[in-house]
Amino acid sequence: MPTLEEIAELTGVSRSTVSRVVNNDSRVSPATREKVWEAIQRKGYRPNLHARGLAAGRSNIVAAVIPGGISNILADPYFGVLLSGIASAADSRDRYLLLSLSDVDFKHRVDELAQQGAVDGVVLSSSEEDEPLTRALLSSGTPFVSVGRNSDGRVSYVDVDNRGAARKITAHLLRLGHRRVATITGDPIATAALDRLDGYRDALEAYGLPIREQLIFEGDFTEASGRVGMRSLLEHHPDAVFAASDRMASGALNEIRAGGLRVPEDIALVGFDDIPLAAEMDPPLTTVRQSAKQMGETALEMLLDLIDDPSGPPRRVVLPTQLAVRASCGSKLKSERKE
Amino acid sequence: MPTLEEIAELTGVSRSTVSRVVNNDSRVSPATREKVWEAIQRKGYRPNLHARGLAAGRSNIVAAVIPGGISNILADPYFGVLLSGIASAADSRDRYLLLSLSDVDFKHRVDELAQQGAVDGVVLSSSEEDEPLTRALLSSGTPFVSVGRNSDGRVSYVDVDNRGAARKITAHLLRLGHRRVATITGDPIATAALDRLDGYRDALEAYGLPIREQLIFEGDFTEASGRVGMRSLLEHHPDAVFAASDRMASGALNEIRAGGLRVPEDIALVGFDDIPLAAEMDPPLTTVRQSAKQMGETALEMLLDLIDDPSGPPRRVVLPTQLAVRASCGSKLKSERKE
DNA sequence: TTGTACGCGTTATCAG
DNA sequence: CTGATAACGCGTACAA
Repeated sequence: MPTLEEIAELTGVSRSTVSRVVNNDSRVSPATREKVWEAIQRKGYRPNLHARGLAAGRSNIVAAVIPGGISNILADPYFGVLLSGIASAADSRDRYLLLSLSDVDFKHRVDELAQQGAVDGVVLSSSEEDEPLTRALLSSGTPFVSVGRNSDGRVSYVDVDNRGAARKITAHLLRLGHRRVATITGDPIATAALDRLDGYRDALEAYGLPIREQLIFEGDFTEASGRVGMRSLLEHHPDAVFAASDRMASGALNEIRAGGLRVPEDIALVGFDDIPLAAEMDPPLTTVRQSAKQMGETALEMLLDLIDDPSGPPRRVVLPTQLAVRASCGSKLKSERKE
Repeated sequence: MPTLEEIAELTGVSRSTVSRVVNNDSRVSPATREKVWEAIQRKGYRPNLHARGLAAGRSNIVAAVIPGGISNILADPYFGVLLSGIASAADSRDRYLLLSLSDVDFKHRVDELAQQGAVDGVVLSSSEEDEPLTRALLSSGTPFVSVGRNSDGRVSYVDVDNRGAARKITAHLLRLGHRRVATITGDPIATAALDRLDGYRDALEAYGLPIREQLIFEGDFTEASGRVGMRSLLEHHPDAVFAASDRMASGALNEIRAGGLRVPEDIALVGFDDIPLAAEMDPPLTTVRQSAKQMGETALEMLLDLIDDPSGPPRRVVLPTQLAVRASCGSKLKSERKE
């Protein structure tokens, strides 16, 4: 594959000029620009990633970092979709994406990447509040954006309004007349889980209802924990359940059935995420629609902005959610066409 | 962050010596090796990725490439798990992973990566038989491993025995006495889909049964196509259905229910993949267990071998599958504990 | 507007 | 066993 030098010889100009053309430097005459471009196209020249990284200190590589017991976590469609959002945005902005999933020596590897200048920035899908990674990234000065709220005032993040959405969907259950509304929470290590629980509490309080600890089960977002949680909850006879993830809702549904009860007649059930499965469940699951893809895209765009201009205050973006009202909550107020 | 030079000064040796220590070159005395290591540890030195890539022509970066309408495809847990396999293997072998998901200008970007020497090799999760990417990679000489069988004799791949597994699970239905066994296939653009269909045919032929075209519906692996396919199939009164993916099986199940029929009493149902959902379905789904994670790991290991020694014949690895017999096929022959 | 010259951090070759 | 020194391919002051 050709190098700058070869293109230069070929067109009778210097390396610098070719470099300028490649980088869209304004200081080059239309005539030579034209000529050089032609040669570049013809020879299929592409600048070498490493050479560029070395010389300019920028590599056009950004890293996506997803910590946590990966093995299981990637089975969640959420992360796949999030990743596809990040990837497609990176692609359309002409950046390469470096993926970090492992746990071994995680912190070490990440700031190795950062400090070396191997990557220009990092999208961190951190689900944990107290993330050593965050501190490492912060102190290394590497531009990064967190997917999911972070309480540290210095970090830029994109998130959805978990609390507000949880409040809304819980309020929806209350509006339908349910009074013993239980919840199965996500892993409390995740900010999103805590926020959704807060939203649940908000709704109950707004209706003047007591918060009953027996009606709150601490899950971890997985289907299995939904089942276990529901089994435990059934002893306290809830008339509705807000599961903090669709996967947990699915597990809960099975358990309700196993107990000989019906959804929504005996127990109303709602979830969170609107994964593809939700609309396919029987009955279709009422849930909160959030776009992981859009989160990924947004995070990447924010990161590129941050890289361009690292100064200024941290950016925070909160993406909207929608209530997807289906049959599982027993509502007749709205309906939704299956897509 | 320190450079080679700084470590050299610090220990009173030359860059070359430090470089040798870093790269485990044998030609360095134990004494200096010791001394240099100490300094490296103390200063937290890490070799610069780009400099190394430039000088050595190897970057320790491998690319994972997943073509196809990503947006939807990544919602399939299969790819997430596959990716986690690739990623964790890359990590434990101390390689970085570059992720390519987009479709725009795909071929262009990939061989840009390859030809530049930006990456040392590529893991290609190609689901398409006639992949321009394959040809591009082949002609560029970039080491690569395909996840999924490839008919081109020159390409190394890892796959599972789709045909054999499909034959086994179909035969299982036959053994249980079903005679009108239908199938919903995957997207025929995927080799795996074709292989599974062949396996289905094999089983029927082994039982001396005719292949009825009305009992074959061409799906595309998605839940939606499972639903649509089942709706169409119901008109021909199958007594059993082999869906080429668990997601399609899930869709089919809903449709069977919607038709007022029961699984397995009226129609036996089996799938393929053993995604987490399978064991949670009601009834639990009989399916073929394949380990996407292991495929990913294996692919990466093969790739590293190939990079080390690009000569020699292509490597092919076929991973085993297991039948996971649950309730959806009505079998009482075996049982399986839910994990 | 264009060219020159230097440096980015490593690896590799070649002397010593 | 160790140390100069030349690439690797590109960006970028600086000069012209």
